[in-house]
Amino acid sequence: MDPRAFRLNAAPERPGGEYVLYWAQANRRVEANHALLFAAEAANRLRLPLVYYEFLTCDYPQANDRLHTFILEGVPETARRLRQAGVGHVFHLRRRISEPLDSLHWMAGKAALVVTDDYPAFVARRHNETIPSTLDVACIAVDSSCVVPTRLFEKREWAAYSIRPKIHRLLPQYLKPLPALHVARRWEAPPPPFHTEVSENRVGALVAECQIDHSVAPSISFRGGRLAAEKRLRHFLEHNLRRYASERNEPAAHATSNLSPYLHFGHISALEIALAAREYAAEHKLIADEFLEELIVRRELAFNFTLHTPHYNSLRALPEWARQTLREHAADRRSPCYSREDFERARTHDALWNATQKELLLRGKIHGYYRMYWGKKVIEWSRTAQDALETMIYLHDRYALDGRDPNTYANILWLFGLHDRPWSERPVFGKVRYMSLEGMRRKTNVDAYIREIDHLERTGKDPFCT
DNA sequence: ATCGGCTCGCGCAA
DNA sequence: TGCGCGAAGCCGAT
Repeated sequence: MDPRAFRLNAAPERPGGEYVLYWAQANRRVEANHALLFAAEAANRLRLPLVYYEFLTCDYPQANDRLHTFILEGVPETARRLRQAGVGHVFHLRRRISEPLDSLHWMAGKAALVVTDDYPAFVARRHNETIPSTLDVACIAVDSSCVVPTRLFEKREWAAYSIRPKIHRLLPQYLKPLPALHVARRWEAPPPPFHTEVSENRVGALVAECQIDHSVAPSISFRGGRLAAEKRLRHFLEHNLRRYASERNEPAAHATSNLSPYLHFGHISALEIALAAREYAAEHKLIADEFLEELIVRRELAFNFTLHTPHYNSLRALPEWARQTLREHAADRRSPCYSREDFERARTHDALWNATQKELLLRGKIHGYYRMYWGKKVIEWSRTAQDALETMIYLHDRYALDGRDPNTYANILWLFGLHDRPWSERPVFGKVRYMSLEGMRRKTNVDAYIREIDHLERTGKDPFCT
């Protein structure tokens, strides 16, 4: 059995099914998609056409214009590439909460087999835990997110050092290009009545029709979709890979890939990025090790963490030393102490912190290095650790294009000690690692970053993050 | 500017 | 059983 494939129910394949269904949840792309390829292989074996089905509902937590726009921007290119490959494309935009139609059961009712994404967080995790038992057809989840199939690691890893050698041992086997998508039988039937055709110039109008929170504007910096992802990757390889190791922790230098939004929605895969980085590095005599470490080892440590942790978004998921030290400092005085609204509106005494929060509000992500500072300060200035956690998850759910991801939860809990070690004791944090404004000033150009974010705020344009 | 201590527990060698 | 060392640091001594 394919180590990426995981059976979600005990129902058999449906004899007389009209197609094999791929339900895209977390990996909304045609290229380098293990789950789609798995479904295509099954379709060819059963001599059936293949249908790629995706939906966008309006009732997931914090559904808003920013997230909807990014997802919808990806749909037209997906549709084009599927049409070219002879694969059916069905997109259901559920505009109103009251809309009763259950398009998934409608689609699954005619399918010989349902294949979906194995994804350990947010709504996809809940879907995969609850929906397959309500289907009367075999349902299989396939991991297309990780380079090394995440279920090969059967227990929760302690830290990066414990999973790193295991991943490196398996990379020769898995860091390889995938075959092209090929279906023997083309999909010819008309789309079902609930299908919505999306064109680039209709995205805004469709978003406006949805019963979602219209108060969070789309990102001023990131446009969704495959073409935007490919452009970002190209730009990263040509301009940033060579300086990634030395400048990745200097936010004003813009040496990072900015691919996390596309990775989160699956518009591009870690496998494709890793292969492209390795190839570019070989051609140009560069070292891509530091980038691949973050892209593969740390990202897949986060997947390992969420997969093996029932409460992956809770302080209960922390190692015992961290839980205990936070308990011991629960009554420490917080000064200053801010509310969720203070944080959300970037109203603190700290100009760097406010700039990081404004970056989240405007761009929809925070530079990885400053995101640590952002989070450490939310802990320092919140009434309790639990409040801090809830504030950070809320802000990521609502504003971050790379939120709701295994990386998000692992990164947020890292701020409380996950995958880290104890350090010398101090107020509020106990033995959890502390970060200071002085440290940021010492190591990064804080003023250049503040000026940059100020420019974004004044102009609503982002000439820096290209 | 640079260095060591802080402090826990996993993973592995012995 | 003992030892080395870890996802991004801080602080005080030199």
